[in-house]
Amino acid sequence: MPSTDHVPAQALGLRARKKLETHRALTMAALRLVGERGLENVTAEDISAEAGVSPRTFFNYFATKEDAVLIAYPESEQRAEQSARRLLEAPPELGPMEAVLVMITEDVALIDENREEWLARFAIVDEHPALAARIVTGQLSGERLMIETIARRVGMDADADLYPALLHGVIGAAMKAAIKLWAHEGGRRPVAELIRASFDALAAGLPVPAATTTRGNS
Amino acid sequence: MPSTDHVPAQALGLRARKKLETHRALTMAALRLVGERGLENVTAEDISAEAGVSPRTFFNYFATKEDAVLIAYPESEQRAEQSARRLLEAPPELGPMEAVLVMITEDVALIDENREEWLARFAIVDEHPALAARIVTGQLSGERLMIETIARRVGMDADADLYPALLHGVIGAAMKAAIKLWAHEGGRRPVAELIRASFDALAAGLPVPAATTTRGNS
DNA sequence: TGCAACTGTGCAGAGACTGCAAGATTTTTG
DNA sequence: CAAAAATCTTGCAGTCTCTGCACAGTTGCA
Repeated sequence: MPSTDHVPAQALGLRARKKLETHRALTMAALRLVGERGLENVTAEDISAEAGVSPRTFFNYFATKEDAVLIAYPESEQRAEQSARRLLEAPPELGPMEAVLVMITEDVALIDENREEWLARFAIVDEHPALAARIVTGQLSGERLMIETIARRVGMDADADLYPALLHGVIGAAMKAAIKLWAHEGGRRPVAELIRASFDALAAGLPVPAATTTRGNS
Repeated sequence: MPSTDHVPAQALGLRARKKLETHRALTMAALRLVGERGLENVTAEDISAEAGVSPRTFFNYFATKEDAVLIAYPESEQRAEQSARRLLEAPPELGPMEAVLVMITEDVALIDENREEWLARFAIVDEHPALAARIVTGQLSGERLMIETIARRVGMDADADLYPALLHGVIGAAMKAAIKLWAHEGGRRPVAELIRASFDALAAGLPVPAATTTRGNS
């Protein structure tokens, strides 16, 4: 979202700017070191040193070592609320899936804009499946909030109805599969295109083989 | 699956039987303690003490503290391979989703058979979303292997085609949503029924609101 | 300028998890 | 059946993640 990239640096004030810089330095350091040595051969201390801050500061920015790799932008909590709001405000005539598509388009564009960074990130995620769950579905994106928002949009109960949780999970799966393919292709096609392909497959009821493939096939 | 519950205890030998007992003692201890105090207020040492083994032994059985709550049965690795085999051996005329349904039916039955235990487990998972991902989708079920198996069954490439990873993720989401509802209902309906409802919704292309709800509605 | 609000850092400490080697048990073998 | 092989349990030492706390340095603002 805009708050980091689109806002002119000067509008932020020195303090906020420094914070962004430190966050960035840490994620970049994490990305590089982990990319080279693997997650288990890099300590939080290594990353801190590489970024030029104390280990204690590292944990002021990230709750876990993994987060340094996964969280590309700060303010992830507010981000979840913004997303929820955007989902509710999407044109009422849109079905839930279309509304979600609208909601995520903005965020997904950032991936294409920083291709190298995200390719590095997903390369790491690919080698550590434990991270994959966390990045799309996990609490990073505010699972609970998102399910409730979906429920409200379609007028259902987040707990007593199957649909809201099902849709939320399915959307996460679609994004995960799309992004995995995006990375496998080296980021040649825009992410949004692949996500749309996933959503189309979903809307069509997951038709069997060749019809879904976005190219000819093997 | 059969290997633990269905095999007469005497056919296992003393050593194997003791191992099963210890595993069971640990998971039950973990389930109870964590259920009472919450995951963060229970240490691996607590669980070990409760189960009557040394802390070191705890980590001989589980790689992480969380696994003690999540892994209901041992041999999880072989289990993944068995599932893969079952998926390939399912009647060829079945579509992928039906084949998966057949594959998981057997495992899912165990949930209904041990309702209380699984309700306790899911109650914990519900409070710790980080666990949710791991239990269905994560490496616990051999993500990579499963995607490749799906790919083989439909004659596609696990990496270059969208479908296999998409189907795998979507199935995981369907199971997760179904089980969440199952737990919310206190296990009144058989899990298989709810999973079937999820799969039906998927096959129908995630039709919007009221049609999916498995009851009337709110 | 001077105070209030942050941010960075060191320190101490709890807890997760691992490798190693000794001791106890079970299974296998001859 | 007894000795050897295979396994399992455990204690120990040690690394690493992550947290609370207190203090020092900066930045924002009146």
